Amino acid sequence: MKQHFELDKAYNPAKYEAKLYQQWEESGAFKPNPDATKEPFTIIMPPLNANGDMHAGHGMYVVEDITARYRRMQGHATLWLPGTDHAAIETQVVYERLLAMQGQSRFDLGREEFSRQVLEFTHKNSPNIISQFKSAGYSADWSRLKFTLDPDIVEIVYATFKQMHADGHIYRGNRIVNWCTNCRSSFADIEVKFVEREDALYTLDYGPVRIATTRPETIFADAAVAVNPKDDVNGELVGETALIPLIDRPIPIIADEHVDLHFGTGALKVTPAHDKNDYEIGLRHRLPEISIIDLDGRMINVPEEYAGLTVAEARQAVLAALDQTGKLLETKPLTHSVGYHDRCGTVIEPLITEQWYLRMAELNAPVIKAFETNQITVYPARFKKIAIDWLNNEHDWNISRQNWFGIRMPIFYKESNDPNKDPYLITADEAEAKAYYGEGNYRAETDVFDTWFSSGQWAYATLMATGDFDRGFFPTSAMMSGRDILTKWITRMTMFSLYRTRQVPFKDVYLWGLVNDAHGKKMSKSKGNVLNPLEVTAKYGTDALRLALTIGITPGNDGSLSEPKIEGYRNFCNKLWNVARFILGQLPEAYSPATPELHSPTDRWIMAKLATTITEVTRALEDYRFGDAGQTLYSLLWDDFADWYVEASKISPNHDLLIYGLETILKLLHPIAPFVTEAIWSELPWQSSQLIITSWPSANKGRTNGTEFEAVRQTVLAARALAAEEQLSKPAILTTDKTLFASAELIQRLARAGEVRLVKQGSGLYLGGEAWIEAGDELIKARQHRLQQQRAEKTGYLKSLQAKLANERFVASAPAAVVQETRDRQAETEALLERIEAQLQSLR
RNA sequence: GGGCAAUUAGCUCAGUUGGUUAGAGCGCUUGAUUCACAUUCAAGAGGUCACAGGUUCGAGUCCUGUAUUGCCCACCA
Repeated sequence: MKQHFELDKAYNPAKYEAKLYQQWEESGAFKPNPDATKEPFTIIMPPLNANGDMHAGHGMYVVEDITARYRRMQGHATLWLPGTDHAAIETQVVYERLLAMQGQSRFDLGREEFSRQVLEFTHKNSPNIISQFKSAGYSADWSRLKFTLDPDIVEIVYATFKQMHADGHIYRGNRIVNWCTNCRSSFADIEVKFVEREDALYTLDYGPVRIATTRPETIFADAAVAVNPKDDVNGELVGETALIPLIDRPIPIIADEHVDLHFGTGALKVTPAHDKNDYEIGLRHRLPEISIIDLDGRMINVPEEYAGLTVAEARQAVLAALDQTGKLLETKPLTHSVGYHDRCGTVIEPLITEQWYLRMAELNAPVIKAFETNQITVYPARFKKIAIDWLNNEHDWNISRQNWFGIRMPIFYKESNDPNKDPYLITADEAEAKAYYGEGNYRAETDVFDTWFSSGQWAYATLMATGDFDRGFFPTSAMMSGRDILTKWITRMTMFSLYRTRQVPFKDVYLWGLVNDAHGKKMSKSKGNVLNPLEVTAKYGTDALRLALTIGITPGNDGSLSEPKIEGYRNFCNKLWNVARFILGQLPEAYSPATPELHSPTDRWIMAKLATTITEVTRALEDYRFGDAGQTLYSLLWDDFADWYVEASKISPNHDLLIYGLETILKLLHPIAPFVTEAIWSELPWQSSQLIITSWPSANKGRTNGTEFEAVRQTVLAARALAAEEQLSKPAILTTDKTLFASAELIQRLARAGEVRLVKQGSGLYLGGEAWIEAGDELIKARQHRLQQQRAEKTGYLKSLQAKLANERFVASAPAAVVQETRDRQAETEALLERIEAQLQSLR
């Protein structure tokens, strides 16, 4: 006998995944279809760290793939545009660690050579994460891959900078910044991570006043002592002069609201050049800004014995001297937060440097409006408020960095004394600078842009670079990312886009949360609870991971991932595989499918289920409720299609409908589980094209009534339960209902009954509806307590229904449908109680 | 200090505008079968929906407060 379908006994992902992905990509399926009938649908992928590895969090990109695949099947010209990120300081830190292992630092190489090497390193690494993303099945158009340092991207970034400068949005300022002495660069507040630390709070003698500080080494930079004007004790000292110990420099005692009456001594030493709040106080009181820490974190402008010491060394030395001179009055422990650079872990040193700033208030105004007026819809909606709050409070943005790896700012500075020349020139073209200033009279800026300044332009820069911007792919349809970059990226992309294109960059924003471990705890290397996506997909298949990250995870909330969970979805994929294997094995030789006809109650039932599912899944995907879509399909395949329809079909198979059901499920499930669905599809001999490009099913044809089979199902369920409880083998089922009896063979098989008989009057153990299980008095008596239990339960329920209906206010104010439903349930329960009562009577 | 989440079965989580007797997966118990699938099938146990008030005919769902956990922002001399 010839086996015309030869599917493996179990689904073997490894056999198909790489091959299918290659087929998809080579066939051009990931490119926007030029013949698409619907308008373009665009998703820009948040750029991947070119030097990174795929981690569990990247698994959440699956929602972008689901959306892209769904829109593609819907007939939209779909573009999912991928990109890689040079990840500026992050990469620089990584590379410097590599250099350090060879006993080198970036200073040994120099700026040019170092940047060249890091770029080379990045180009060498980037294929790694791309291939990992491909193995996840992500259907991005890799032919359009953009890199954040691509010349065409940089050109666009430069143009924006120049235009913003011309429009007066950019200025240069000498202000206090977050300085990393290790990276030798300034950083934004957002890049500073505060960590609680145990330190000491020292009380120092400042002459007439005592101050408390954690940073005694900065006393040389003090410009004043501040007290709260409401301070009864210290307040009287305002106007007097305090004396800095060790150097005996007199400084004024001033009043400022910022000072906390109850902290320390109630008096604050004000160090404008090395503390953010002190800087603000300094501005309010026009205090001098005395810098005593240089860009390397060493002491300058201090007495000789401290000069050149590191901050930590200076602290100890100053403390010793203070102690010796009796100026150190008290030392007590203090837990407070200290800012660290989030990339390299060095303590942030606030100090004053010259940087470039972007004036945010004006630029953000249209962004706030765009969110407020729902030009951008945020999923979930609560993040809209967070974005608006952030935008309302954003300070001017320091966009210059002193890292070496990044996009150099296109500025040249005047090096001559020519009063007719501007102090700087904005251009990327050195020839222009030379022409303007003359040979030798200018110097190039060495600062680079904050990486968010360039990646903030990603949404349009990528599309402009690929030429898709003018082909209708902008504004993009959806921006989907982790919620952690809502403020630093999504709001800024919106700002840049509104500035440069006068359009919002995307219509929808979808945010996902963290992927946590099996117990909802954050994954971290130190906890050892990290799940490597590449390892688990090798073990269980990519679709299993995708399903695990789709079902049971809700927008914006953290989800948990564990191997047992993934294993469960591996089983689901295998279930689908075996359903297909079984159906295909049933088909006659040279079968080709025709439009299915509905022959039986079972056919009508599954048809109705399929129609409902198509509607529900479509609606869920439209609303970005991926979990609901997945859950619905999981249940349809396993609980309805496999457990009932396929089982029922073993009596008399309706091949066309089995195939229609299978194909419909494959289509609906394809966006979430692309591999197993395409693998099965590829085994269907009558299908010549790929599943990825078939059209999304429509529910129009399936409006049928499934109630007839539903009665069969209820009977079977009741019979199984009873048989299991009483350990009945092949019981006889009796029915008075001819319609039900028409499905006798089916009931017999599904309920594993010995026989199904049509009777005039029911007897035995009641199953509900018009069905009984034949039973002798002994068994019935044995179940008497169960009946009584059931009677009590149902009586209670009936009472609650009756009470509800007796309540005039319920009947008056509840919707008619709800009232009617309650009435129906009351009638049903009454009927059921009658049966139970009758059965109990018969036992007397 | 300000804000946002979460709190539902042993575990991890759903629960769409308030409306059946609150669901799923895993785990557990019992049973089955080797005929698509033991990565299987069937049955079952298991929840006063964190707590206290309130609104409503009706609350897991809305309001107020409390507690616990997590996250974000600001501050911390």
